[in-house]
Amino acid sequence: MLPVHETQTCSVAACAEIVGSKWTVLLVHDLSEGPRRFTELEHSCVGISPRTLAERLRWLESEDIVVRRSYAESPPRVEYELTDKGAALLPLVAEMRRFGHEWLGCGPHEVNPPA
Amino acid sequence: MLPVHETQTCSVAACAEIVGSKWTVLLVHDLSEGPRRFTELEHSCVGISPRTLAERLRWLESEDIVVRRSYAESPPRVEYELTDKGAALLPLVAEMRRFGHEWLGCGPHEVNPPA
DNA sequence: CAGTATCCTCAAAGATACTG
DNA sequence: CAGTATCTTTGAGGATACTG
Repeated sequence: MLPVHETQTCSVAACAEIVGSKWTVLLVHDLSEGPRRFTELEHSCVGISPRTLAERLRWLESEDIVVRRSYAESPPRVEYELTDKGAALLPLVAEMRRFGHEWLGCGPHEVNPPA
Repeated sequence: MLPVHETQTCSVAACAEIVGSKWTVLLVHDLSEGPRRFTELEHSCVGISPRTLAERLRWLESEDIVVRRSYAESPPRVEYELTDKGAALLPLVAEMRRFGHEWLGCGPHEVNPPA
């Protein structure tokens, strides 16, 4: 993550901060299909540690990209969902996917492979 | 930069690697208007060190995103230019700009901010 | 001009263990 | 289940000085 004054030098750089950190874009894509729970995200982001996932989610929440909804049930349930701002990132993700597919030699369906 | 095996897990993640490192997107955008020389890039990327700029350019070259053209003149002249693959990143940059402009509160004309 | 060569900092991210 | 608490690594990126 860049220091705040750096992020504000231009809209592209600011957006790069969101898009650049390792898991954010994957999380946004994951959440594009609906609310997800902590453990679901943990499983779809193979290799992420709970510490990192929690930190990323907290950061995404602070950026108003996801909302955290906590239900006081037993067992406890927490769900994360994209905000409008988060959903506005989806065309960008799609564009990244397109570029990756077209120029980086990896197909477009790796994130959520059909079971 | 992610280790290679990580970059291949999915097209989005692979693209994130390009788009995520601090200066690449700025450089690509800079080069979108035509070939640029080392010093020109150094000046437009305010704050970048020659070490980092050289490294970034070498990396972009290795990724076939830019071409380096060296002219054996005196004084020496080197120009960097986008490849087709590099140019294919421009819609992505545009999309980042759009998002940044619309949601991150920094305009698309930072070079000439409204007085 | 177009870079290298060194050295250094700092924060992102991982591993592991534990908890309300 | 949904995290927190520590500790550690690692490497991107910066500062500065120098060169073909």
